Amino acid sequence: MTLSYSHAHQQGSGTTEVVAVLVAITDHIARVLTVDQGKLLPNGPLMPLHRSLQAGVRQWVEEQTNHPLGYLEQLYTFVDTNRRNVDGHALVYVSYLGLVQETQIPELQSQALWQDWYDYFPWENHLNGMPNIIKAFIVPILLEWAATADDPIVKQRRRQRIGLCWGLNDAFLANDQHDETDLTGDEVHEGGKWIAEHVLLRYEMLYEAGLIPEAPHYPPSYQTTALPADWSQLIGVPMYYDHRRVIATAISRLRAKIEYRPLIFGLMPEVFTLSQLQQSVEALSGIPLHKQNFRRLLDSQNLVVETGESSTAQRGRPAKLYRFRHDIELQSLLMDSKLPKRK
Amino acid sequence: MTLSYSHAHQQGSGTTEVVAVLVAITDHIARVLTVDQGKLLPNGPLMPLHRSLQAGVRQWVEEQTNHPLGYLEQLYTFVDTNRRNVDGHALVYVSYLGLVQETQIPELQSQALWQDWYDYFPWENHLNGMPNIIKAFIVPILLEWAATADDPIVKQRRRQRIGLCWGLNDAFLANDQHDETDLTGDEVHEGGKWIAEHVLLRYEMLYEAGLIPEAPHYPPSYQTTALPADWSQLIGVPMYYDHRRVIATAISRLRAKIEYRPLIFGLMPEVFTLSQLQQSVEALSGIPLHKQNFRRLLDSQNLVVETGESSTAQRGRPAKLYRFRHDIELQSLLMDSKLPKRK
DNA sequence: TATATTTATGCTCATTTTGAGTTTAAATAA
DNA sequence: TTATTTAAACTCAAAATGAGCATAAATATA
Repeated sequence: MTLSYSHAHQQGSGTTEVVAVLVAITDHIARVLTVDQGKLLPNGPLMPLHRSLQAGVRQWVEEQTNHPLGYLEQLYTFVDTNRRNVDGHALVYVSYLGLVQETQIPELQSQALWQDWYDYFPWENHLNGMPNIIKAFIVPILLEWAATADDPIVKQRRRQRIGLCWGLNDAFLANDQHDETDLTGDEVHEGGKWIAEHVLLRYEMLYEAGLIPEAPHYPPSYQTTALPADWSQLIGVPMYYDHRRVIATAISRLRAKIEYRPLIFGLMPEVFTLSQLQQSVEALSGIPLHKQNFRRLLDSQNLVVETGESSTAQRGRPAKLYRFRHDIELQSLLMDSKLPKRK
Repeated sequence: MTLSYSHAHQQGSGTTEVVAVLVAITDHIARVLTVDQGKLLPNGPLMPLHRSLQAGVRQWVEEQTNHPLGYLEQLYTFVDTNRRNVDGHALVYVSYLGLVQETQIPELQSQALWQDWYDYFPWENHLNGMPNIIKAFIVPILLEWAATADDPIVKQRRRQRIGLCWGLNDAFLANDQHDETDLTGDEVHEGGKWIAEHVLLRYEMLYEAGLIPEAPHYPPSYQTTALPADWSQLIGVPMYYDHRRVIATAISRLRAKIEYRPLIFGLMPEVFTLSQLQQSVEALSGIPLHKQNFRRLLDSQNLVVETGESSTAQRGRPAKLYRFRHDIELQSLLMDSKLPKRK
């Protein structure tokens, strides 16, 4: 039995589905498990035999990935009024975030695919500085969108939201010249600060402005200059229904929670170096971290212990190997335990 | 038309309900709106005419309270396999947290009642120090519960969980004498620290140990000494279904979020003194705050402005009146803005 | 009226946390 | 042998935090 897709199975009397965002890190890249050529998240109907929502998610997902899930947490519940059952009740779907260990990724069903999550959100990867698309296209177009508001208060608030969401200072917003040619790699973070966990706010702003293919107002008509021909490439891979929003919700939650809970546990192999650990956190947050401070925070929290071994590094000094302290798993779920700020 | 209760209306083809935890602060006491003599939260079925979950909540709640809701956020989605529709599908209920301004509380429907939320969670109010029930009964009984575990690792982890959940140091847990008579008001916080937002973890531990009347294993049989005769009084007012757990979820969310988002906005009247503001935050968090640091943090964030007026205080120096800056509502929703730590 | 009490508010100070370096060590590549 | 790369220890200034003292302006009471 293979995983059913909501668009493929007949709506019966049930009105509830579960949708899973499974995250794994391979080759230092954060990935989500998709089906249907990357256009859908794994999902399935909640059935009378399921004793809980978690049980429903685990059943559908384990059928799909052939191995048990570790960490699983509820994200958000959506209603899709476009999909209704025979009695006219709208479809309710409950989304979950699941973490999968890199080493435990088994053979997948043919239609399942691990996708780089930045394929869906190109503007969220700041590991090599702020992507050009933000200042070259996104913010200028959003400012035009803000200008279409009739109410001057709404207009001002939109401009403010843009600055806060996209980490820009007021000077940039006031300036009408948004030429990308004068941007060097170093000064792109000028002014305001990029807040990694605001993934969902940024996605919803793009959606509201009609810049996302899934949005009902896409493509927008308010810009003075036309969108580039390859806009649908630049703005990331679209998905069916609101599944891209579900991923945005998952990334937001993960980026926010990793700041104060060691969720990274669930994504690492048994043994790892501190650099690998840092790279995994960076893959999630999308911003580079300060190595020394990362380590200081780590050992102030006593989360890991040396194995005594060293890694056979490709180059450079060999790194000590570590593993998580399994005796404090429960404690770590309870205690606040922060990870360091950006570099 | 009055609000329907899930236990009162016939389950038809729908399987989705909404449940609301409405919070208001009156007389410096945090309260939740209940129906059915305080045994239920307001709730109602999601109907085909509802265009979203929020719309469903707003419709049911506004019908109930006769006035529009302000802030509303989704909490968590539960499944109740004991309640099923005609086709055997389990009931799914989506819970919401809503904030109501003190001054806007209108006449209520007869069956609706604002209840002090600590009536349901007596152990959560630490405004006058840690309640005696914790060290006198809760922790000793929980330690007996931990001892019933066969696996020594499980036993050790339970003891650890108890210490972390209830803010106790290891010494207390190791000590077998848990006599409440040697506790003075000042030294009750000894050792570990009480983490206000762990409301749900504490409730779930009590539930797991069978100490909550709603739990299937209540009353527990493992204790060496019998529960006091008035235990069901001491452990708080029970509710139907899992509605007490829903309130615990709401308090957890509110206490956690108020640390970095100015949600208190939604609970205050138009004009207030800084002491009133502090008392409101304390009512939510259940712990006293340091007045001077509370104010330092407030004005470092520029959340409020003086009105120019002063309050006619009962006694003492009159306090300046303030109001929230309405021009930064959106910013405040985006920006991290913390409130101060405990006294 | 004088004094104690209460509440509000401004200010200080030591400690901790944070952000951002520099320096030294141990391996490989050329 | 020398340059390059990665690891890891250490330093330092700035900011945030926790806790207290001092002063101001009202009311309650002797």
